[in-house]
Amino acid sequence: MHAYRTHSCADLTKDAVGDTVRLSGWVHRVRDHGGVLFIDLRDHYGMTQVLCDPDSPVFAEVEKVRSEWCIRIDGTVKARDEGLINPKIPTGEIEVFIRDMEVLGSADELPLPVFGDQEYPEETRLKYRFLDLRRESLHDNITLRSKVVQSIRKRMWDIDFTEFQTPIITASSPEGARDFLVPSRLHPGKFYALPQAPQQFKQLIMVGGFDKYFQIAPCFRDEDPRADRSPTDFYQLDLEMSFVNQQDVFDTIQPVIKGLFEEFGGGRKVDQEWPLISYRDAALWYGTDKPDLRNPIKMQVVSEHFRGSGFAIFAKLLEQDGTEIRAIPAPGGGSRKFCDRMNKYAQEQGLPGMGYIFWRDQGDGMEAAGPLAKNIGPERTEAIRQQLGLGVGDAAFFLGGKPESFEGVAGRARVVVGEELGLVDQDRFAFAWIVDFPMYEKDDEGRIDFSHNPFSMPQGGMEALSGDPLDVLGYQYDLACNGYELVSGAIRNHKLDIMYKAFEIAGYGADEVEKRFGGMVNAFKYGPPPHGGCAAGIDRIVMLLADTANIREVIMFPMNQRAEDLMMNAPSDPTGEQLRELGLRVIPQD
RNA sequence: GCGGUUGUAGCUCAGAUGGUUAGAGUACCGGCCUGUCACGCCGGGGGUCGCGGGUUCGAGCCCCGUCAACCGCGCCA
Repeated sequence: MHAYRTHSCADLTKDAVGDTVRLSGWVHRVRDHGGVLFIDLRDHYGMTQVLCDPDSPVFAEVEKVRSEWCIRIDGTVKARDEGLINPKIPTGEIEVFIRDMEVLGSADELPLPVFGDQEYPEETRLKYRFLDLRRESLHDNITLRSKVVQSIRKRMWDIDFTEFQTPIITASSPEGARDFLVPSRLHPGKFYALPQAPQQFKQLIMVGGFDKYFQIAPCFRDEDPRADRSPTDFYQLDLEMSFVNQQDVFDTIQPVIKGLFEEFGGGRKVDQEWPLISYRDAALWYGTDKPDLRNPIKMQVVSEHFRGSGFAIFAKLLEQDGTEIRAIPAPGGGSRKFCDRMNKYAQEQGLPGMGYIFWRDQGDGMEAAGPLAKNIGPERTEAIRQQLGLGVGDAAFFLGGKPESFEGVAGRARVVVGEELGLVDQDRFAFAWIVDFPMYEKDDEGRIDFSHNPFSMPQGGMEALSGDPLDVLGYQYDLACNGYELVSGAIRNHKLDIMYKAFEIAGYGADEVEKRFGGMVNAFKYGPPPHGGCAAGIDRIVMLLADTANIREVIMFPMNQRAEDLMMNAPSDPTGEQLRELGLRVIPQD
């Protein structure tokens, strides 16, 4: 007999009644009735009830086991009587009478119960991640992740992509984020960097004559985390193709993503139409470049209704260049209570407030209420109502200023309004390609800089770069799903002259380009093919499929909010010997 | 770096307005129990109320500071 098991804890059925079997697993739950004692024995596959009474030679030892001990038992499979069948588990028709038992690993009092689905503080969960991983929901999430990755590989192989691995210890490849640096022992004072993405490598793979590449690639970025953003490292489905335009990339990746969501989405609706929305429109309509299209609210410009109106704040504002008034329609939000709550929300987000109008039934007809309506008068109020297509029981919120100053808050307010009014279909995956990203933006000091990564081909090529940089759009695109950015990509700039010009506009000389991207620049001198691709966030895809808002729920061993690994105790102090070898000295902090 | 929320038993939480010995469930230890599947019943141990200072006759509760966790902003595809 095998040292540990003849069956898993999910294997046994009525067919095995009478057999002598050996099972190993964890003690999920003990029910000790004195004369008879039940244990739910659990492993990765399932659960089997094993039992013991004084007829068993090991009864005394079995009485001592506690939750989460790892044990091996030998026993006889018994059919359960009709009334004792447990329909909740697949092995519920049988049980195993224990004749021998071995403790493989005992357990201290648990800091984190495995049984049950109670919520626990993340600090505890992260420190005892190995226990948390035994719990059903996290165990299922991580298993789902494996299945998703398996399915991704199969789907990519099926459309003739080839998978390659690219270096982890490599050169700094500035893409905007902060690098993780790795000191070089052989070259004291010099540093490797962990790749923020295999960006340059995959472009070099195209120059290397491979056509369709993909990789489940780890990416490293030294930035602060968010609920949907892991600090330190995360995984992407990275892909690149030669001789393609933007639509070719969409046509390639869209069926893969759609297929994944249909396969693992648990029956939730998957939108078949994925609209293309320009970055500019997304900012106006949704206040973000990763809109949640399950929320039907679309913002609109309503400046003209306020220009020269009796609402002095907006009327004055509009006298300044580049200002706008935008409205967030809120169908069904027509109550003072709701409007006040949203106004308070805007104030908490750092705005002076959010004006509103709501329409209510006043017996003999509709009445527009709220301070704004009184200030601008009935004609303007009615014109606004008609533009927004609202009626009795609806409301609208108004924000004004330079769009970049309030767009973000407006977008968040749109989300809150949609959620509070129950306008968001929770059982749906809504996708949209966000396209036509601007190549450049002004930074805080008013200088022109790349707004995304600098490797994208500008629309219009060299010619476009001779006009106003802020008008230049790139063949750069994102895929948004339910308010998350799932995919990001571009048609790359493979023409050296355009690349030098693009960098020049952002203030980087040719020498700088050669210094920072020398490898790629050199490669582009030798017949680079036109190419493009994208990268899809694996963690975020699994997060959506697992229906969780926290990325740590789908990562096996995540960091905490301060980029610490509480289980492994990282980061930690190096030894003096390590520092000496690397030629490093640590400067004490304050 | 900034803002918000939270911090009480191993774990999850309750502790109106400041008031006597800080509670419950669960876990743990002991006892009883031969059909449970969140088994049940009886008993027990377990607390620097995150930490420091202050106000007060008296602080888990009020004030100031500080630390930590999470969420958000900045940052970041």
